Amino acid sequence: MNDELMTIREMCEAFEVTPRTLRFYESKELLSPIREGQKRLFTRRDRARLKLILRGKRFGFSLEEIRQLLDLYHVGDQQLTQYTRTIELARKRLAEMERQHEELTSAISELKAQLVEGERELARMRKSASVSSAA
Amino acid sequence: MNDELMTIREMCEAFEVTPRTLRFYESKELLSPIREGQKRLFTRRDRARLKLILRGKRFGFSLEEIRQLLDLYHVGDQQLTQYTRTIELARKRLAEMERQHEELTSAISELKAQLVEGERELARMRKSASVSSAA
DNA sequence: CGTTACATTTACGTAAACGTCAAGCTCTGT
DNA sequence: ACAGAGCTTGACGTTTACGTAAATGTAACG
Repeated sequence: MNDELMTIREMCEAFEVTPRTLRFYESKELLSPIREGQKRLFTRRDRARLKLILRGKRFGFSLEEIRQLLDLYHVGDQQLTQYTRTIELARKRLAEMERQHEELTSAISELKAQLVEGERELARMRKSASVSSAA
Repeated sequence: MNDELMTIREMCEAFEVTPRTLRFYESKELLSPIREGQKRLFTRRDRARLKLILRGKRFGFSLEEIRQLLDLYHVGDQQLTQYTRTIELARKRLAEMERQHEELTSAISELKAQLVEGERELARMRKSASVSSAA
């Protein structure tokens, strides 16, 4: 209800995930909702993180990788060396993403080529079918 | 040795897979090498199929999807409708891949932006560190 | 006060695609 | 004949990201 705090149910609807997922992410320290009694209340920070988590997942990052990358987004009182390591990690991920990107690019053009050939074959099949039905 | 028949070891080297993988694919009915005694001998047909399997995997098809596609391909020489369906499936997959590609593209630029900011932050941290050590 | 409706924790289950033993054939070389 | 290499078939292990069920708690409704 509140703009500031959301229940688990509200979160689920807003982000199209299950409660199990949110609890699971909490157990993995990706989220850290506050507790009112034993119920969870998700903050704006949790929502921001969840958004990033889901985006990370869409292109194949593991939750563990995402957890490490999330540190990049909340850099208040980090130690310098720690922060440097985080940035290095992000660079590695970026390199991997770019590799994936290239692979995907070539896979797409390969598949496109296959499709063109497949359609040509299909045309041949139709043609011979119509010939034999005309005979 | 023979161009016609290959042992499991030769197959592994030729395609850069492990024996376990080939046996696994056989158990999933993706391959069906002939047996000489208890050893496997892979035919030209197996090689063609394996090539398709590996390509399918690069496109992101699951083994189960690949199995179905191979089956359709097998019968599909005669059946026009099934071949059409195969092509439809490939088109869907292509669309999905293109969506992934776009997401990856934007994710990359986002991460790059984050890195730029992260490095700026890092510079600030170093600066304040040197100031405080100078004080 | 009882029922209904969610919430919670704990813990085992699942699917994909193999990896990794274990234990036993079989062929080769010496 | 014996060692070693390589092949075989189970069968259990691994990882990731949750699903699902059981037992229990809590809060509001009527």
